[in-house]
Amino acid sequence: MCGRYFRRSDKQKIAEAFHVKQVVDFPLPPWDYNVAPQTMQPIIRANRDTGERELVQLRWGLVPFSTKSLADLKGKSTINARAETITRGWWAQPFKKRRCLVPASGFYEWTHDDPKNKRPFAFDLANGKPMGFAGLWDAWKNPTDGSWLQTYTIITTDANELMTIVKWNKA
DNA sequence: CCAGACGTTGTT
DNA sequence: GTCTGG
DNA sequence: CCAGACGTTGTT
DNA sequence: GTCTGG
Repeated sequence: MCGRYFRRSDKQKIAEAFHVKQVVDFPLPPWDYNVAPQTMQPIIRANRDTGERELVQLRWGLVPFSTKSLADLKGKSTINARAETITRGWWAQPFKKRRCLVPASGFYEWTHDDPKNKRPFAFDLANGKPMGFAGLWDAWKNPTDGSWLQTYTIITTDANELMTIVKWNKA
């Protein structure tokens, strides 16, 4: 679940909906109907110093702190973490100390019945309100150049009654 | 998650 | 960092 | 003990 | 088939 999602709220609306105290200055389109892994996206986390909620930009696809080389992640996917496993392994540290909220309006799922005819379906909250995926984030220092990379993952769980197939409003 | 690329030599 | 397999 | 992995989805 | 970029 959740390899791609969409966002209808701008920074202002996100800040209001999630009671954000500090909004970092980065450009953000008022909507994005194709939020893809490996791109920079807004997330909400506790500020390191004040503990207050801040809206910042991180890259989707968690690179664990202990990663020695990005090549180690080749062939693995860290865009999602199962709720059942986040207390162990790579996720343990982020789960303890680095949780976040990922503002969104809904997400996509694809049918694979016919491989030649993949079809996307969109889901959002039945009440149409902004939603926040539960997420984890981490910071990784690139040993090559010493730069820091901050990333996040979205926690997945079973299908439930909160989500419904999107009824797109016409104009 | 999907879509699209996936190579080399040697030239300007 | 932490867990598993050997 | 050390070495090496550490993931997800969805399909068969 | 598998990897990368978005």
